[in-house]
Amino acid sequence: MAQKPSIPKGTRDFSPTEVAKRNYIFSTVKAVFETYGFQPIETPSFENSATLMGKYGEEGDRLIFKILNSGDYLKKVDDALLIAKESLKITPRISEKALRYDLTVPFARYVVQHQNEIVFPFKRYQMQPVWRADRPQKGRFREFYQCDADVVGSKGLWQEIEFVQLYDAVFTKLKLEGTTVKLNNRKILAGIAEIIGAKEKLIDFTVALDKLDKIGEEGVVNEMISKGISKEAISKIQPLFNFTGTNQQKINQLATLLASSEEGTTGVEELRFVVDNIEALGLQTATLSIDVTLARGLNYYTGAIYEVSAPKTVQMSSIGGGGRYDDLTGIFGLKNVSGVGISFGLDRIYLVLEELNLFDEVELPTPKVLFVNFGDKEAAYCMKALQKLRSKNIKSELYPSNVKLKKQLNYANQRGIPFVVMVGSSEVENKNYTIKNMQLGTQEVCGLEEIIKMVSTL
RNA sequence: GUGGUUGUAGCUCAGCUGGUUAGAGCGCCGGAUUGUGGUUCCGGAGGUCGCCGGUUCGAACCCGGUCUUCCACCCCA
Repeated sequence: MAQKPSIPKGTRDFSPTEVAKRNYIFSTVKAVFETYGFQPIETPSFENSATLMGKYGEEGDRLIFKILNSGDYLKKVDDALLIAKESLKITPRISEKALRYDLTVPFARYVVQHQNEIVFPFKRYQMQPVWRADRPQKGRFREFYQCDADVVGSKGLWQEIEFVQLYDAVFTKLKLEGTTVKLNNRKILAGIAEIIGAKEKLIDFTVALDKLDKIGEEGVVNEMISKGISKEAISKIQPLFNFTGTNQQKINQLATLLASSEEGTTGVEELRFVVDNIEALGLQTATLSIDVTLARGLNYYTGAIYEVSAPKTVQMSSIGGGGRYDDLTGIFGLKNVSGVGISFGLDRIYLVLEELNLFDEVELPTPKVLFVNFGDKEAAYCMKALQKLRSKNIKSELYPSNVKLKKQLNYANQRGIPFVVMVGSSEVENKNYTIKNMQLGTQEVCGLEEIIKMVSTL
Protein backbone atom coordinates (compact mmCIF):
# COMPACT_ATOMS: atom_id res chain seq x y z
CA MET A 1 0.00 0.00 0.00
CA ALA A 2 1.54 3.26 -1.11
CA GLN A 3 1.43 5.84 1.63
CA LYS A 4 0.91 9.40 0.54
CA PRO A 5 4.29 11.13 0.71
CA SER A 6 4.57 14.45 2.49
CA ILE A 7 7.13 16.83 3.90
CA PRO A 8 7.29 18.21 7.45
CA LYS A 9 5.33 21.27 8.46
CA GLY A 10 6.92 24.54 7.45
CA THR A 11 9.29 23.04 4.86
CA ARG A 12 9.04 23.31 1.08
CA ASP A 13 10.15 21.66 -2.15
CA PHE A 14 11.50 23.91 -4.88
CA SER A 15 10.80 23.27 -8.55
CA PRO A 16 13.35 24.07 -11.29
CA THR A 17 11.64 27.44 -11.89
CA GLU A 18 11.65 28.28 -8.20
CA VAL A 19 15.28 27.31 -7.85
CA ALA A 20 16.17 29.53 -10.80
CA LYS A 21 14.39 32.47 -9.16
CA ARG A 22 15.99 31.80 -5.80
CA ASN A 23 19.41 31.59 -7.39
CA TYR A 24 18.79 34.94 -9.01
CA ILE A 25 18.30 36.51 -5.58
CA PHE A 26 21.24 34.58 -4.16
CA SER A 27 23.65 35.62 -6.85
CA THR A 28 22.54 39.24 -6.65
CA VAL A 29 23.08 39.40 -2.90
CA LYS A 30 26.34 37.52 -3.19
CA ALA A 31 27.68 39.82 -5.88
CA VAL A 32 26.91 42.91 -3.82
CA PHE A 33 28.44 41.38 -0.68
CA GLU A 34 31.65 40.72 -2.57
CA THR A 35 31.65 44.20 -4.07
CA TYR A 36 31.67 45.52 -0.53
CA GLY A 37 34.64 43.38 0.40
CA PHE A 38 33.01 40.44 2.16
CA GLN A 39 34.21 36.85 1.88
CA PRO A 40 32.13 33.70 2.34
CA ILE A 41 32.39 31.13 5.08
CA GLU A 42 30.17 28.18 5.91
CA THR A 43 29.41 26.53 9.22
CA PRO A 44 27.68 23.22 10.03
CA SER A 45 23.91 22.84 9.99
CA PHE A 46 23.99 21.72 13.58
CA GLU A 47 26.04 22.91 16.51
CA ASN A 48 26.58 21.72 20.04
CA SER A 49 23.51 22.70 22.01
CA ALA A 50 25.65 24.63 24.46
CA THR A 51 26.71 26.95 21.63
CA LEU A 52 23.14 27.90 20.80
CA MET A 53 21.11 27.59 23.97
CA GLY A 54 20.59 30.72 26.01
CA LYS A 55 21.63 33.09 23.24
CA TYR A 56 18.17 33.99 21.98
CA GLY A 57 16.22 34.34 25.19
CA GLU A 58 13.67 31.94 26.58
CA GLU A 59 11.47 32.18 23.52
CA GLY A 60 14.39 31.42 21.25
CA ASP A 61 15.46 28.35 23.22
CA ARG A 62 11.99 26.94 22.81
CA LEU A 63 12.19 27.37 19.03
CA ILE A 64 15.53 25.62 18.59
CA PHE A 65 15.27 22.20 16.98
CA LYS A 66 17.10 19.74 19.18
CA ILE A 67 18.71 16.62 17.81
CA LEU A 68 18.21 13.42 19.75
CA ASN A 69 21.39 11.64 20.86
CA SER A 70 22.20 8.38 19.15
CA GLY A 71 22.11 5.06 20.90
CA ASP A 72 20.26 4.20 24.04
CA TYR A 73 19.95 7.79 25.15
CA LEU A 74 17.46 7.25 27.95
CA LYS A 75 19.81 4.99 29.87
CA LYS A 76 21.87 7.90 31.17
CA VAL A 77 18.90 9.87 32.49
CA ASP A 78 18.00 9.82 36.18
CA ASP A 79 14.88 7.84 36.94
CA ALA A 80 13.63 10.69 39.12
CA LEU A 81 13.67 13.10 36.17
CA LEU A 82 11.92 10.64 33.92
CA ILE A 83 9.20 9.92 36.42
CA ALA A 84 8.69 13.62 37.07
CA LYS A 85 8.42 14.14 33.30
CA GLU A 86 10.52 17.28 33.53
CA SER A 87 11.14 17.76 29.84
CA LEU A 88 13.25 20.87 30.23
CA LYS A 89 15.68 19.11 32.50
CA ILE A 90 15.70 15.92 30.50
CA THR A 91 16.28 17.61 27.15
CA PRO A 92 19.93 18.57 27.76
CA ARG A 93 20.70 14.97 28.72
CA ILE A 94 19.17 13.32 25.71
CA SER A 95 20.11 16.01 23.18
CA GLU A 96 23.59 17.44 22.85
CA LYS A 97 23.26 18.89 19.36
CA ALA A 98 20.81 21.31 17.77
CA LEU A 99 20.08 22.78 14.34
CA ARG A 100 21.35 26.33 14.01
CA TYR A 101 18.76 29.00 14.73
CA ASP A 102 20.53 31.83 12.93
CA LEU A 103 23.93 32.51 11.38
CA THR A 104 25.16 35.15 13.78
CA VAL A 105 25.79 33.00 16.85
CA PRO A 106 27.56 30.26 14.87
CA PHE A 107 29.63 33.04 13.32
CA ALA A 108 30.61 34.34 16.75
CA ARG A 109 31.65 30.81 17.63
CA TYR A 110 33.66 30.62 14.42
CA VAL A 111 35.45 33.88 15.16
CA VAL A 112 36.47 32.77 18.63
CA GLN A 113 37.58 29.36 17.45
CA HIS A 114 39.61 30.69 14.54
CA GLN A 115 40.77 33.97 16.06
CA ASN A 116 44.42 33.23 15.34
CA GLU A 117 43.89 32.67 11.61
CA ILE A 118 41.53 35.59 11.09
CA VAL A 119 42.66 39.00 9.85
CA PHE A 120 40.69 41.67 11.72
CA PRO A 121 38.49 43.50 10.98
CA PHE A 122 36.96 40.30 9.63
CA LYS A 123 34.32 40.76 6.94
CA ARG A 124 32.45 37.59 6.14
CA TYR A 125 29.18 36.69 4.50
CA GLN A 126 27.21 33.52 4.84
CA MET A 127 24.15 32.22 2.97
CA GLN A 128 22.81 29.06 4.53
CA PRO A 129 19.54 27.64 5.81
CA VAL A 130 18.46 28.02 9.42
CA TRP A 131 15.73 26.21 11.33
CA ARG A 132 13.15 27.38 13.82
CA ALA A 133 10.38 25.32 15.40
CA ASP A 134 7.94 28.18 14.90
CA ARG A 135 4.35 27.87 13.78
CA PRO A 136 4.43 28.53 10.06
CA GLN A 137 2.59 31.47 8.52
CA LYS A 138 2.94 33.51 5.38
CA GLY A 139 6.64 34.27 5.00
CA ARG A 140 7.41 32.19 8.10
CA PHE A 141 8.88 28.78 7.63
CA ARG A 142 10.61 26.24 9.78
CA GLU A 143 13.45 26.00 7.32
CA PHE A 144 14.56 29.16 5.59
CA TYR A 145 17.67 30.87 4.26
CA GLN A 146 19.47 33.78 5.75
CA CYS A 147 22.07 35.84 3.92
CA ASP A 148 24.25 37.54 6.48
CA ALA A 149 27.15 39.96 6.22
CA ASP A 150 29.03 40.91 9.36
CA VAL A 151 32.17 42.79 10.29
CA VAL A 152 33.88 42.01 13.56
CA GLY A 153 36.83 43.69 15.15
CA SER A 154 36.00 47.32 14.52
CA LYS A 155 33.82 49.87 16.25
CA GLY A 156 33.93 52.21 13.28
CA LEU A 157 30.64 53.80 12.37
CA TRP A 158 31.59 53.95 8.70
CA GLN A 159 30.77 50.29 8.46
CA GLU A 160 27.28 51.03 9.70
CA ILE A 161 26.93 53.58 6.94
CA GLU A 162 28.12 51.04 4.37
CA PHE A 163 25.51 48.52 5.46
CA VAL A 164 22.71 50.94 4.67
CA GLN A 165 24.27 51.48 1.26
CA LEU A 166 24.57 47.72 0.85
CA TYR A 167 20.87 47.22 1.53
CA ASP A 168 20.10 49.95 -0.97
CA ALA A 169 22.41 48.38 -3.56
CA VAL A 170 20.87 44.91 -3.28
CA PHE A 171 17.26 46.02 -3.48
CA THR A 172 18.04 48.41 -6.31
CA LYS A 173 19.68 45.57 -8.25
CA LEU A 174 16.63 43.39 -7.64
CA LYS A 175 14.48 46.25 -8.98
CA LEU A 176 12.63 46.28 -5.68
CA GLU A 177 12.02 49.98 -5.30
CA GLY A 178 10.47 51.73 -2.34
CA THR A 179 12.06 49.78 0.50
CA THR A 180 12.56 51.53 3.82
CA VAL A 181 15.70 51.03 5.88
CA LYS A 182 14.69 51.75 9.44
CA LEU A 183 17.41 52.80 11.80
CA ASN A 184 17.63 53.03 15.55
CA ASN A 185 20.24 52.73 18.26
CA ARG A 186 20.08 50.57 21.33
CA LYS A 187 21.79 53.29 23.36
CA ILE A 188 18.90 55.59 22.60
CA LEU A 189 16.47 52.98 23.88
CA ALA A 190 18.62 52.52 26.96
CA GLY A 191 18.70 56.29 27.43
CA ILE A 192 14.94 56.51 27.23
CA ALA A 193 14.58 53.69 29.74
CA GLU A 194 17.01 55.52 31.99
CA ILE A 195 15.05 58.76 31.77
CA ILE A 196 11.84 57.06 32.82
CA GLY A 197 13.62 55.10 35.53
CA ALA A 198 13.05 51.71 33.98
CA LYS A 199 16.63 50.77 33.33
CA GLU A 200 16.19 47.19 34.53
CA LYS A 201 13.09 46.78 32.43
CA LEU A 202 14.81 47.71 29.18
CA ILE A 203 13.74 44.50 27.41
CA ASP A 204 10.09 44.70 28.46
CA PHE A 205 10.11 48.37 27.64
CA THR A 206 11.55 47.95 24.14
CA VAL A 207 9.32 45.00 23.30
CA ALA A 208 6.28 47.10 24.22
CA LEU A 209 7.50 50.13 22.29
CA ASP A 210 8.19 47.95 19.25
CA LYS A 211 4.47 47.29 18.93
CA LEU A 212 3.47 50.94 18.56
CA ASP A 213 2.32 50.77 14.94
CA LYS A 214 0.46 47.54 15.64
CA ILE A 215 -1.44 48.16 18.88
CA GLY A 216 -1.27 51.94 19.05
CA GLU A 217 -0.32 54.33 21.81
CA GLU A 218 -2.95 53.08 24.22
CA GLY A 219 -1.93 49.46 23.78
CA VAL A 220 1.73 50.24 24.34
CA VAL A 221 0.99 52.31 27.46
CA ASN A 222 -1.16 49.51 28.84
CA GLU A 223 1.52 46.91 28.20
CA MET A 224 4.15 49.10 29.88
CA ILE A 225 1.97 49.62 32.91
CA SER A 226 1.34 45.89 33.13
CA LYS A 227 5.11 45.39 33.14
CA GLY A 228 5.40 47.72 36.10
CA ILE A 229 6.41 50.99 34.50
CA SER A 230 4.75 53.99 36.14
CA LYS A 231 2.33 56.35 34.43
CA GLU A 232 4.37 59.46 35.21
CA ALA A 233 7.41 57.82 33.71
CA ILE A 234 5.55 56.98 30.53
CA SER A 235 4.26 60.52 30.21
CA LYS A 236 7.86 61.73 30.01
CA ILE A 237 8.30 60.00 26.71
CA GLN A 238 4.96 61.15 25.32
CA PRO A 239 6.64 62.85 22.32
CA LEU A 240 7.86 59.46 21.09
CA PHE A 241 4.35 58.24 20.45
CA ASN A 242 3.83 60.84 17.77
CA PHE A 243 7.33 60.93 16.45
CA THR A 244 7.25 62.47 13.00
CA GLY A 245 9.26 64.85 10.85
CA THR A 246 12.49 64.53 8.93
CA ASN A 247 15.35 62.44 10.20
CA GLN A 248 17.18 65.60 11.24
CA GLN A 249 14.17 66.86 13.21
CA LYS A 250 13.88 63.50 14.94
CA ILE A 251 17.53 63.56 15.93
CA ASN A 252 17.20 67.06 17.37
CA GLN A 253 14.14 66.05 19.36
CA LEU A 254 15.93 63.00 20.70
CA ALA A 255 18.97 65.10 21.64
CA THR A 256 16.77 67.32 23.77
CA LEU A 257 14.82 64.47 25.28
CA LEU A 258 17.93 62.51 26.22
CA ALA A 259 20.19 65.41 27.24
CA SER A 260 20.40 64.18 30.82
CA SER A 261 21.34 60.61 29.87
CA GLU A 262 24.97 60.00 29.01
CA GLU A 263 24.29 56.76 27.20
CA GLY A 264 21.32 58.24 25.39
CA THR A 265 23.38 61.18 24.20
CA THR A 266 26.07 58.85 22.88
CA GLY A 267 23.36 56.98 20.98
CA VAL A 268 22.02 60.18 19.46
CA GLU A 269 25.51 61.22 18.38
CA GLU A 270 26.13 57.85 16.72
CA LEU A 271 22.82 58.01 14.96
CA ARG A 272 23.51 61.56 13.83
CA PHE A 273 26.86 60.55 12.37
CA VAL A 274 25.37 57.68 10.41
CA VAL A 275 22.35 59.60 9.16
CA ASP A 276 24.33 62.72 8.20
CA ASN A 277 26.75 60.71 6.13
CA ILE A 278 24.13 58.60 4.41
CA GLU A 279 22.17 61.70 3.53
CA ALA A 280 25.31 63.30 2.16
CA LEU A 281 26.13 60.21 0.05
CA GLY A 282 22.55 59.56 -1.07
CA LEU A 283 20.65 56.34 -1.66
CA GLN A 284 19.34 54.97 -4.97
CA THR A 285 15.91 53.52 -4.26
CA ALA A 286 15.65 52.98 -0.51
CA THR A 287 14.47 55.48 2.08
CA LEU A 288 16.31 55.92 5.34
CA SER A 289 14.03 56.45 8.29
CA ILE A 290 14.75 56.82 11.98
CA ASP A 291 12.38 54.67 13.97
CA VAL A 292 12.70 54.82 17.74
CA THR A 293 10.18 52.04 18.15
CA LEU A 294 12.50 49.65 16.36
CA ALA A 295 13.82 47.29 19.02
CA ARG A 296 14.09 43.78 17.58
CA GLY A 297 13.84 40.94 19.99
CA LEU A 298 17.40 39.80 19.99
CA ASN A 299 18.93 41.29 23.06
CA TYR A 300 22.52 41.08 21.93
CA TYR A 301 22.34 44.35 20.00
CA THR A 302 24.16 47.21 21.69
CA GLY A 303 24.39 50.00 19.14
CA ALA A 304 22.85 50.53 15.72
CA ILE A 305 19.72 48.53 14.89
CA TYR A 306 18.52 48.02 11.31
CA GLU A 307 15.38 46.69 9.82
CA VAL A 308 14.25 46.76 6.20
CA SER A 309 10.60 46.74 5.29
CA ALA A 310 9.23 45.94 1.86
CA PRO A 311 7.41 48.58 -0.20
CA LYS A 312 4.15 49.52 1.49
CA THR A 313 2.08 47.99 -1.29
CA VAL A 314 2.93 44.44 -0.21
CA GLN A 315 1.85 42.77 2.97
CA MET A 316 5.15 41.56 4.26
CA SER A 317 6.77 42.90 7.36
CA SER A 318 10.51 42.68 7.65
CA ILE A 319 12.70 41.46 4.80
CA GLY A 320 15.99 42.07 6.55
CA GLY A 321 17.53 43.28 9.75
CA GLY A 322 20.67 43.59 11.79
CA GLY A 323 22.65 45.70 14.14
CA ARG A 324 25.74 46.17 16.26
CA TYR A 325 26.66 43.78 19.02
CA ASP A 326 29.60 44.76 21.17
CA ASP A 327 30.16 41.56 23.00
CA LEU A 328 28.76 38.61 21.13
CA THR A 329 32.07 36.76 21.15
CA GLY A 330 32.42 37.48 24.86
CA ILE A 331 30.15 34.56 25.71
CA PHE A 332 32.66 32.32 23.98
CA GLY A 333 35.59 33.87 25.82
CA LEU A 334 36.85 36.50 23.39
CA LYS A 335 36.35 39.95 24.89
CA ASN A 336 36.30 43.36 23.26
CA VAL A 337 35.42 42.32 19.76
CA SER A 338 32.74 44.60 18.43
CA GLY A 339 30.68 43.38 15.52
CA VAL A 340 28.01 44.76 13.25
CA GLY A 341 26.01 42.87 10.71
CA ILE A 342 22.92 42.65 8.57
CA SER A 343 20.77 39.86 7.27
CA PHE A 344 18.57 39.36 4.21
CA GLY A 345 15.52 37.12 4.44
CA LEU A 346 15.77 35.32 1.13
CA ASP A 347 12.42 33.56 1.37
CA ARG A 348 10.54 36.72 2.14
CA ILE A 349 12.29 38.68 -0.57
CA TYR A 350 11.23 35.89 -2.92
CA LEU A 351 7.58 36.29 -1.93
CA VAL A 352 7.77 40.05 -2.37
CA LEU A 353 9.40 39.84 -5.82
CA GLU A 354 6.83 37.26 -6.84
CA GLU A 355 3.96 39.44 -5.71
CA LEU A 356 5.32 42.44 -7.59
CA ASN A 357 6.19 40.42 -10.70
CA LEU A 358 9.85 41.34 -10.63
CA PHE A 359 11.23 38.02 -11.81
CA ASP A 360 10.92 38.67 -15.55
CA GLU A 361 14.58 38.26 -16.43
CA VAL A 362 15.12 34.98 -14.65
CA GLU A 363 16.02 32.22 -17.06
CA LEU A 364 15.81 28.48 -16.59
CA PRO A 365 18.77 26.40 -17.71
CA THR A 366 16.77 24.97 -20.63
CA PRO A 367 18.58 23.09 -23.41
CA LYS A 368 18.77 24.89 -26.74
CA VAL A 369 18.81 21.77 -28.90
CA LEU A 370 17.20 18.36 -28.70
CA PHE A 371 18.49 15.55 -30.93
CA VAL A 372 15.74 13.16 -31.87
CA ASN A 373 16.51 9.49 -31.31
CA PHE A 374 15.67 7.26 -34.30
CA GLY A 375 17.76 4.28 -33.26
CA ASP A 376 21.22 3.35 -32.06
CA LYS A 377 23.04 4.01 -35.35
CA GLU A 378 21.53 7.49 -35.68
CA ALA A 379 21.99 8.18 -31.96
CA ALA A 380 25.69 7.37 -32.19
CA TYR A 381 26.00 9.89 -35.03
CA CYS A 382 24.12 12.48 -32.91
CA MET A 383 26.36 11.92 -29.92
CA LYS A 384 29.36 13.06 -31.94
CA ALA A 385 27.57 16.29 -32.80
CA LEU A 386 26.59 16.70 -29.14
CA GLN A 387 30.22 16.47 -28.07
CA LYS A 388 30.98 19.41 -30.35
CA LEU A 389 28.03 21.49 -29.14
CA ARG A 390 28.75 20.83 -25.50
CA SER A 391 32.41 21.73 -25.90
CA LYS A 392 31.10 25.10 -27.06
CA ASN A 393 28.90 25.31 -23.93
CA ILE A 394 25.68 24.92 -25.87
CA LYS A 395 23.07 23.25 -23.66
CA SER A 396 21.94 20.25 -25.67
CA GLU A 397 20.72 16.71 -25.30
CA LEU A 398 19.71 13.51 -27.03
CA TYR A 399 16.31 11.97 -26.38
CA PRO A 400 17.36 8.91 -24.40
CA SER A 401 15.27 6.29 -26.21
CA ASN A 402 13.86 5.55 -29.61
CA VAL A 403 10.19 6.36 -29.11
CA LYS A 404 7.64 7.84 -31.47
CA LEU A 405 8.69 11.08 -33.06
CA LYS A 406 5.49 12.68 -31.92
CA LYS A 407 6.41 12.00 -28.35
CA GLN A 408 9.92 13.36 -28.77
CA LEU A 409 8.69 16.58 -30.38
CA ASN A 410 6.09 16.97 -27.70
CA TYR A 411 8.84 16.61 -25.11
CA ALA A 412 10.83 19.42 -26.75
CA ASN A 413 7.71 21.50 -26.88
CA GLN A 414 6.82 21.09 -23.23
CA ARG A 415 10.31 21.82 -22.05
CA GLY A 416 10.54 24.87 -24.27
CA ILE A 417 13.52 23.63 -26.26
CA PRO A 418 13.72 25.95 -29.28
CA PHE A 419 15.51 23.66 -31.78
CA VAL A 420 15.14 20.00 -32.64
CA VAL A 421 17.68 18.20 -34.79
CA MET A 422 16.49 15.12 -36.66
CA VAL A 423 18.96 12.59 -37.92
CA GLY A 424 17.65 9.58 -39.82
CA SER A 425 19.39 7.14 -42.11
CA SER A 426 19.58 9.62 -44.99
CA GLU A 427 21.20 12.31 -42.82
CA VAL A 428 23.75 9.80 -41.54
CA GLU A 429 24.52 8.80 -45.09
CA ASN A 430 24.83 12.38 -46.35
CA LYS A 431 26.67 13.56 -43.23
CA ASN A 432 24.23 16.38 -42.55
CA TYR A 433 21.38 17.30 -40.16
CA THR A 434 17.78 18.39 -40.38
CA ILE A 435 17.15 21.19 -37.91
CA LYS A 436 13.67 22.33 -36.99
CA ASN A 437 12.82 25.66 -35.39
CA MET A 438 10.06 24.86 -32.95
CA GLN A 439 8.76 28.39 -32.70
CA LEU A 440 8.46 29.06 -36.42
CA GLY A 441 7.79 25.48 -37.49
CA THR A 442 10.40 25.77 -40.25
CA GLN A 443 13.13 23.24 -40.95
CA GLU A 444 16.18 22.90 -43.15
CA VAL A 445 19.01 20.51 -43.94
CA CYS A 446 22.44 21.78 -42.99
CA GLY A 447 25.85 21.05 -41.48
CA LEU A 448 27.01 21.19 -37.90
CA GLU A 449 28.62 24.63 -38.19
CA GLU A 450 25.31 26.14 -39.28
CA ILE A 451 23.57 24.55 -36.35
CA ILE A 452 26.08 26.08 -33.98
CA LYS A 453 25.57 29.44 -35.64
CA MET A 454 21.76 29.27 -35.47
CA VAL A 455 21.71 28.19 -31.86
CA SER A 456 24.32 30.67 -30.73
CA THR A 457 22.26 33.64 -31.88
CA LEU A 458 19.69 32.89 -29.19
C1' G B 1 3.12 27.74 23.31
C1' U B 2 -2.64 29.94 22.99
C1' G B 3 -7.09 30.60 19.87
C1' G B 4 -9.34 29.90 15.14
C1' U B 5 -9.28 27.77 10.07
C1' U B 6 -8.48 24.14 6.06
C1' G B 7 -8.04 19.04 3.83
C1' U B 8 -12.52 15.44 -2.09
C1' A B 9 -8.50 12.65 -8.93
C1' G B 10 -1.60 14.92 -10.55
C1' C B 11 -3.73 20.46 -10.21
C1' U B 12 -8.10 23.95 -9.33
C1' C B 13 -12.57 22.98 -7.31
C1' A B 14 -18.32 21.09 -7.31
C1' G B 15 -20.95 17.57 -4.23
C1' C B 16 -28.37 20.32 -1.29
C1' U B 17 -30.95 19.30 5.47
C1' G B 18 -26.27 12.19 6.14
C1' G B 19 -29.52 8.21 1.33
C1' U B 20 -27.65 3.61 -4.14
C1' U B 21 -21.99 2.57 -8.48
C1' A B 22 -18.43 10.50 -5.74
C1' G B 23 -18.45 14.71 -10.42
C1' A B 24 -16.36 18.90 -13.71
C1' G B 25 -12.39 21.65 -15.96
C1' C B 26 -7.25 21.39 -16.71
C1' G B 27 -3.36 17.81 -16.97
C1' C B 28 -1.93 12.63 -18.13
C1' C B 29 -2.19 8.15 -21.52
C1' G B 30 -3.94 6.08 -26.33
C1' G B 31 -6.05 6.82 -31.33
C1' A B 32 -7.34 9.91 -35.85
C1' U B 33 -1.69 11.17 -37.98
C1' U B 34 3.61 3.76 -37.70
C1' G B 35 9.64 10.46 -39.57
C1' U B 36 6.92 15.99 -37.84
C1' G B 37 4.96 19.08 -31.97
C1' G B 38 1.92 23.28 -30.13
C1' U B 39 -4.73 23.41 -32.65
C1' U B 40 -9.01 20.09 -33.24
C1' C B 41 -11.90 15.53 -32.73
C1' C B 42 -12.59 10.59 -30.42
C1' G B 43 -11.50 7.18 -26.52
C1' G B 44 -9.16 5.77 -21.72
C1' A B 45 -6.83 5.50 -16.95
C1' G B 46 -6.87 7.71 -12.25
C1' G B 47 -10.17 8.79 -5.68
C1' U B 48 -10.68 3.27 0.94
C1' C B 49 -13.35 11.98 0.14
C1' G B 50 -6.02 13.69 5.11
C1' C B 51 -5.57 9.64 8.95
C1' C B 52 -7.73 6.91 13.35
C1' G B 53 -11.96 6.02 16.13
C1' G B 54 -17.28 6.96 17.36
C1' U B 55 -22.76 7.96 16.37
C1' U B 56 -26.28 5.79 12.65
C1' C B 57 -30.02 0.91 9.12
C1' G B 58 -26.71 4.10 6.21
C1' A B 59 -21.18 9.03 6.79
C1' A B 60 -17.28 12.89 1.97
C1' C B 61 -21.24 15.27 5.03
C1' C B 62 -22.51 14.61 12.26
C1' C B 63 -19.06 13.92 16.90
C1' G B 64 -13.96 13.12 19.18
C1' G B 65 -8.75 12.68 18.46
C1' U B 66 -4.53 13.32 15.31
C1' C B 67 -1.72 15.28 11.24
C1' U B 68 -1.65 19.12 7.53
C1' U B 69 -2.91 24.27 5.48
C1' C B 70 -3.72 29.20 6.29
C1' C B 71 -4.74 33.23 9.94
C1' A B 72 -4.41 36.03 14.72
C1' C B 73 -1.49 36.20 19.30
C1' C B 74 3.59 35.21 21.04
C1' C B 75 7.94 35.85 18.63
C1' C B 76 10.46 36.77 14.23
C1' A B 77 13.54 36.58 8.46
